[in-house]
Amino acid sequence: MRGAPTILHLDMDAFYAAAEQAAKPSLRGKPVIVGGLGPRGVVATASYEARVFGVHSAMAMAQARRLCPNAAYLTPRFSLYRQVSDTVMGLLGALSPLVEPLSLDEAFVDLEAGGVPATSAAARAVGERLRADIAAATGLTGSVGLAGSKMLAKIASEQAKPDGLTLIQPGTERELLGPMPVRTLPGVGPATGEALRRAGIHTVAETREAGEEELVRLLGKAHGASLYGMAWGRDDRPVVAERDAKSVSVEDTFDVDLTDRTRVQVEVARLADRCVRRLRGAGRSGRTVVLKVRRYDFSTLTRSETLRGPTDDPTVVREAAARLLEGVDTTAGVRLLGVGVSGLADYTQEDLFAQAAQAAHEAQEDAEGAREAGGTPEPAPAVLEGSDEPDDTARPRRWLPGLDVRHAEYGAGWVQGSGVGRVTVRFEEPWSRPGRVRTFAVDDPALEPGEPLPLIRPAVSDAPEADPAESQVQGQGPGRGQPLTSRP
DNA sequence: TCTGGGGTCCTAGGACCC
DNA sequence: TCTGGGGTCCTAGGACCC
Repeated sequence: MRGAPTILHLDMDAFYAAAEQAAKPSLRGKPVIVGGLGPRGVVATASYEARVFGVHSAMAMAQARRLCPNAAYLTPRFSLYRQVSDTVMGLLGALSPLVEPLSLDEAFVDLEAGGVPATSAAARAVGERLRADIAAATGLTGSVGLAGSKMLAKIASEQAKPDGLTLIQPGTERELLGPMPVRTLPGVGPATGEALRRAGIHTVAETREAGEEELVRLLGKAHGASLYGMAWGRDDRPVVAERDAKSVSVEDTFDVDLTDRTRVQVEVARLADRCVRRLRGAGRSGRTVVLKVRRYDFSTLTRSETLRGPTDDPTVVREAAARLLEGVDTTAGVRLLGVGVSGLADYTQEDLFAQAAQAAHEAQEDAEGAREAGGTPEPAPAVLEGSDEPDDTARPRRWLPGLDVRHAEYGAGWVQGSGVGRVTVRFEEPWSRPGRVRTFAVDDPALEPGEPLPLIRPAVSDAPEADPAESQVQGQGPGRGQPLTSRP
C-alpha cells in the first residue's frame, strides 16, 4: 500500500464492441454484440447501447438475441483488437518501464517506476493525458483508476466507467471499501460469494468483522487469508512487467455433440497439432500433455500425462493425447474437446528425427484422407509454423458477420449477413459516412476477404476517395437491395 | 439453441523418497 | 510387528479472471 496513488489501472470501455463501432460508422450509437455466432456462442462484449437491454459478457448468445433482437451481431476480429491493443500498450510503455498487461484491453502501470512524482496531482495529470492520447491514437475511450495498490486501482477504474478517471486517495480506502459488496473484491466470484452469503457476510465491512480465522475456515488457507487482507485494503502485490506463460492450450466446442468415436479421435489429433503450432510459435516446449473433455451434460474432465522431458514434437503430443482419450468414455456425446501443454520449458527442438516422423505421419494421413474421400471434412493441416489463426482460414469461404471484405468495384466493406447463397455487404470505412448495403452471390468472384482497416485514417492518404455510398447501386438477382440478415 | 476460449492459482490425495 | 514426519512430484478438479 503506497502513500501516493501511483499505481494506474487502465480498462478500455466495451473494447471489442467499441472497436467495431469505430470501424463501422453505421453502428455508432446502436447496440452491438460481439461474440460467437454459432448455436453455442456466448457474448464476448456488448456495447453500452446493448447493455441497456440486459445483455452482458458471458451470456449465451441465444439469450442475447431474445433480449436485443435488433442489435448488430458480429464475430470477433482479433487481429484488429490486437492492433489497437499494441497502440495502447505502446502509450503505457511511454509512461513507465513497469507495465503489466492483463488482457488485450487492460493493464497496470507503476507510475513511480516511470518517474512520476508521488503526488495525487501528478498522477491525475498523467492519467488524464493518457486518456486523451488513447482517444487521439485509437478513437476509443478507456477508463483509468489510480490508487496506492493494484486492487484499489482496479476498483477505481471500474467505478470510473465509462470514459472516466477515478483516484482513490490513500488513507480513504477502508472507509470506501466498507459498504461495498464482497463481490467487488478480486477473487470473489459466484462460489465464494455464495459461501460468504450463507455465512451472513455480504459487505466488505462484514468480511473484516468475520475475522481471518473464520474466513480461512470457510474458504481455505490461501483464499481466506488473502480475502481478509484485501478487505482491510492490504495489497502489496507489485506490478510485474513480463511473466512467461505457464501453459498453452486450445479447445473447440462443437455445434452438435460428437458421438462418433473416430471423429472424436480425429478432432483430438487436430487440436494437438494446433496446440503444438502455438507452442512452437512461442518458442517453447512442454512436458505435460492435458486432454480436456466436456460431455453432453456439461460435466468436464481432464486427463494428463507427464513425459520424461519437454517436447514440441507434434507426433509426441498427438500420441499422448490419443492415449489419454483411450481412458475416456465418449459414447453419450461430447460437446467440447481440448488439448493443452504445461510444464513449459524455454526451447524449441530443431530435431531432424522428429521432423522426419512428422513428415511420415502427414504422408500417411494424406493417404488415409484420400481413401475415405467424402467422409470427414478437412484433414489436419500440414503447416506447423507461423500464424496462430484458426486453421480454417484457407477453407471454403464463410462470410461471417462483421468480417472485412473487399470488392473489386466498391472497395472495402464488411459482411452484414449471409444466407441462401447470398451475402450482404455494407461498404464503409472507419473514416467515411455510414455506407450503403449491397447483396451478392456468395461465390461472386469480385468479392474477397479483406483486412481490418486502421481506426484512424492514416495521415499519408491525402487523396480523398469517392464516397462509396455515392456510386451506383448494382444488386444481383432477386435479393436486390434487400439486406439479408442471417437468421437468428 | 443455456452455458466460449485462453489462461492462472489453489487444494487434496497418493506415490515415492529420505 | 500397528505405525514418524517431511518434502516433492503427479494427477484431477474447481474457482476465478478477461
